[in-house]
Amino acid sequence: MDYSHKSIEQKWQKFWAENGTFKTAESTEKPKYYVLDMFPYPSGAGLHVGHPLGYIASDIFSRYKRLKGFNVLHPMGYDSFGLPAEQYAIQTGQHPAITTETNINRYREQLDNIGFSYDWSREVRTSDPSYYKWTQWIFMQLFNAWYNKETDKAESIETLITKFETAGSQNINAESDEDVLTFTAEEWKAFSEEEQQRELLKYRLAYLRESTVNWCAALGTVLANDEVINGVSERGGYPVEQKKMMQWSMRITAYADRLLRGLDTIDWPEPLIEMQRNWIGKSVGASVKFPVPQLDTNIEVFTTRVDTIFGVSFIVLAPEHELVSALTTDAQKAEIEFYIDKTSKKSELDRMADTKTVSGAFTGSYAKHPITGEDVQIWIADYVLAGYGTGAVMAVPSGDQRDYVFAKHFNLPIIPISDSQNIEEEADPNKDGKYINSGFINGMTYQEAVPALISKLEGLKLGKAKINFRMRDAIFGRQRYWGEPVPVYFKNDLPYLIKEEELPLLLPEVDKYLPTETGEPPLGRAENWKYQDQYEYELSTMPGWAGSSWYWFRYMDPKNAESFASKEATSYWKAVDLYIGGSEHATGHLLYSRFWNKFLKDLGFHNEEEPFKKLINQGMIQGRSNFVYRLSNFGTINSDVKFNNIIVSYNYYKAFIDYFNSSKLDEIYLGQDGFYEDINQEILIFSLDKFGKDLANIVFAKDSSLERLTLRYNSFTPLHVDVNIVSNDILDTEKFKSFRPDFADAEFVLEDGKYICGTEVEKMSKSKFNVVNPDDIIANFGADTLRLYEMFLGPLEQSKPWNTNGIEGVYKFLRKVWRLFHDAEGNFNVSDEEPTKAEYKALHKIIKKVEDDIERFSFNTSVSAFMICVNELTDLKCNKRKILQDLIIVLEPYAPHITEELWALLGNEAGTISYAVYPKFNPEYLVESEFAYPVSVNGKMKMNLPLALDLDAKAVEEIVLGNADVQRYLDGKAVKKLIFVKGKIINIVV
RNA sequence: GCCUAGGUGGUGGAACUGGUAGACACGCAGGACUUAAAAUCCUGUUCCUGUUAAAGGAGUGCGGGUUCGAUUCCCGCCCUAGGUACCA
Repeated sequence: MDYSHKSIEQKWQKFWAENGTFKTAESTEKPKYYVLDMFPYPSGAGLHVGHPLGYIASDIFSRYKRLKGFNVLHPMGYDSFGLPAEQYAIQTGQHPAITTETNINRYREQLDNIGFSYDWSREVRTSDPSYYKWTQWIFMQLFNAWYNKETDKAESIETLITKFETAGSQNINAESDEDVLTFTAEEWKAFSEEEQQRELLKYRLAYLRESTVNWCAALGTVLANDEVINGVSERGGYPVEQKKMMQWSMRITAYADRLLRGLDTIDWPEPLIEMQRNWIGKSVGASVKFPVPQLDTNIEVFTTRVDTIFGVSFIVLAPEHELVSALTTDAQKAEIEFYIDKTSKKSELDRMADTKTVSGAFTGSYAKHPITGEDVQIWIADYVLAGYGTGAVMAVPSGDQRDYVFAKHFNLPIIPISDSQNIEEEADPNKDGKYINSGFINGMTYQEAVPALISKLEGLKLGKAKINFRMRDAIFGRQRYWGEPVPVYFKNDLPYLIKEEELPLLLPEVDKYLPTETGEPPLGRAENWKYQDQYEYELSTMPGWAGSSWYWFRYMDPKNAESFASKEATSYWKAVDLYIGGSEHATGHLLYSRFWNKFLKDLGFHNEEEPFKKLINQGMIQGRSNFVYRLSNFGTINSDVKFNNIIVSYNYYKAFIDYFNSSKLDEIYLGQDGFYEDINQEILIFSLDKFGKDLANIVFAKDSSLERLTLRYNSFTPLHVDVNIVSNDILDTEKFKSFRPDFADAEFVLEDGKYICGTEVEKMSKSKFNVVNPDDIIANFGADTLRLYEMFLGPLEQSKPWNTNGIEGVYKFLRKVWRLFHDAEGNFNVSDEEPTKAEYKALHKIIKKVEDDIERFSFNTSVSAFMICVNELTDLKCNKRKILQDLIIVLEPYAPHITEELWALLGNEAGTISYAVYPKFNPEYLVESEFAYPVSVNGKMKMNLPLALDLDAKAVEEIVLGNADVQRYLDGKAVKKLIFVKGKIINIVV
């Protein structure tokens, strides 16, 4: 019987599903291992070959870990709230739940075809009420919590209330809004309920506040900073404007430092850690106050270089700074207003792009230097950002390049502050020298000056050490329908949680999925949707990242109705051991998930500080488009002749283009014999000879009265051609005619009888006809081939274009595996004889290799090693059970269907190969007496020495000299030096 | 600009801590089997010089360096991809 991937794969996929082969339970006998994929948003387009790349890798890893005796949790689900289903609903009126359900079913079918070992009994869907009940519940916990900096963790809001009741607001060290009140215990108790709630809201981790948001009118919603790319929405590319709105926010900044420190404890790709680090953006420095006596206030600045304070020659405020108008003198008023007006008209994009022009305006006012008391000019300029630090900086032109440029431009003083500075051309921020012109720190080093200054400023009550973060609190509301409702109602404009037993707060039905006439979110359309028929519910829904910020917990205990996951489940499965997904989630999902994980830990629901111990980013699979080149834009003498359906092979096209590029001609002419440079058909172009003749044959056969054709650089138009009718870049011309019926009578100018297509790497998209569907590959070659080939394509973490060219090689390999178990007639034929040494060697090489490769996620090299191994066994005509059985266990993670079939043919119980024991590597089989390795002599010549010399360095000298081969080679020369590496002779110096 | 990763045949890529560069696969060329096709198998395939061959030379983006020996380590530069953007 031949290898029939179709029947084998269907048979085993059915078997696994019916027998629950991959159902996982908590087990005390085996160590646990949790392998997680980033769950997909089920889009209408279905999966293309790029999607399963990471899933295949994680499946290989899961299956490998099972063979290694681990109890593996490997689940899958759907991040099923999201915009596309809602957009579709707006257009068609179909409920997003229906669209989502349809798409999920399609995804499931496609995933099943690939033979993943998911435990589908643990599937989760974020849009399922039994799931989002717990998303809402977590929101409630966040609302009911504050961050105590004293204990460095989140606590129940009750502990804060107790503190307020006993000692008022003093001694509270909390993460909060900036405008918190100061009050005593008595004052607190005297507050009205409303006042108390208003105050508590400033401390809650989920809180409401007026904030400037990225409002996208086209999408009718608010976007997070990371959903806005270059001023337009990430999804759809619509313009985004700044708008003030009451918004739910998450106090993720409370966790900034823990999020940063945690990065050192996890095994993630360096670029990703770096991205999170930059995103959090911690800078250590000082906050310094510059008194402004005339207004009886201070200007607070943040600096990372408090040591340069004596170099301050002016202060710069952001144009939006609140003190600007008060500081502006009458004389400067016109100038300042003009400047503010000018910068406010600049879009965010312009302000970003234009970093060269120096601009700013003097307010006319002065502040006092906190230490010297001297007058310091106050300026405004748009290089200072209102959103970072305090929106004001102390300018030190000698130490900061931007300040330097600004000072030069406006002719402000530049004060050198260090004896090692060179400020002739530009600012010099070095910290190496001793200070000059710096009052009491003159002569000190950087290390001495900083603490001295901090304590001085603290003594003056004009400054203190401070740490600043770039990260902002995350906005947690969308004016959308298809998301989790926020379990909140409003009484006197203040938010209150609904009762826990009333969860889930179900998404109500609406007549349309659009905002209401009054501009409320779609939920405003829900009729009679009121808490206890009295109070308005919150009308915004949660953002896309809500449901994905805790889903790995739900897989641990997916059916639990009492909690999001039981303590037993979380303490058994702990954290995710291996997480595979794309790097595009670096500052979104991966950051929010870490935040919620830490929060839930603080409340005691589990014990893991970090959710994902090891993370791998799989690369993107790009599309590889194919092109054909159609003759167009040409001239004829009699203009009624048309040749719009002649299509030339790629290399002709390329030669043609190259010719134009090198010859710099505007036109060339096609005559009966080929291409000519001149209109009189005298100078024949030999480099395009064959092409010209082939093309002429077709053209002049169509119209013999024609004298010549005039062709220009753009005379051939590239057309996208469906990659599915192209194989190894050779076009199936018959299929092309049905692909483009408008070219049914097309004629092809072939090279060597073939039509070769041009190629280009582009994004995979329908319009470029370069989408490759895994189902098609599976139909032709099978799931095992797809799995192996996706791995074979290159390193997992690298982005690469999809290219089906090499898939034959992998398919051939699987057939060779099949043939090892079958004789020439196709009958199953495995012998019980004892294998030879060579056979054991081939086997043990692959056992070791695959083990090493999988542990370091180098799946592509394993596939090559499998090919070598099977070629060796084929050459040895090996059909020994002892070899083949171990071989298929090692291969099982990569190609589970064929191995499962062969496993059963060997007489093992059906469906048990996944839980077989990974064969033990025995190094003895790899040792061979004839093994030799190269050495060089005087670093140049090369020769092979027998393994007999592969000994401990001390013993070698004698043996070398006594070795016949070496003696013959060295021909009596005296050996001066022997160089050893790892006990082997590498070089002999004579 | 800054941060990170990378640059190896016609192509995808291999070489794991410095030790025969180009494994494996695709493609290509030639051959075997076959009436033929498919399938399968065998041989060759980095480039240059050389009539085949023997042999020699060059060679991992470019220029230097360390080393007996560098795709691998160091310095400078060029290019590509991803991230980030006046962060005080």
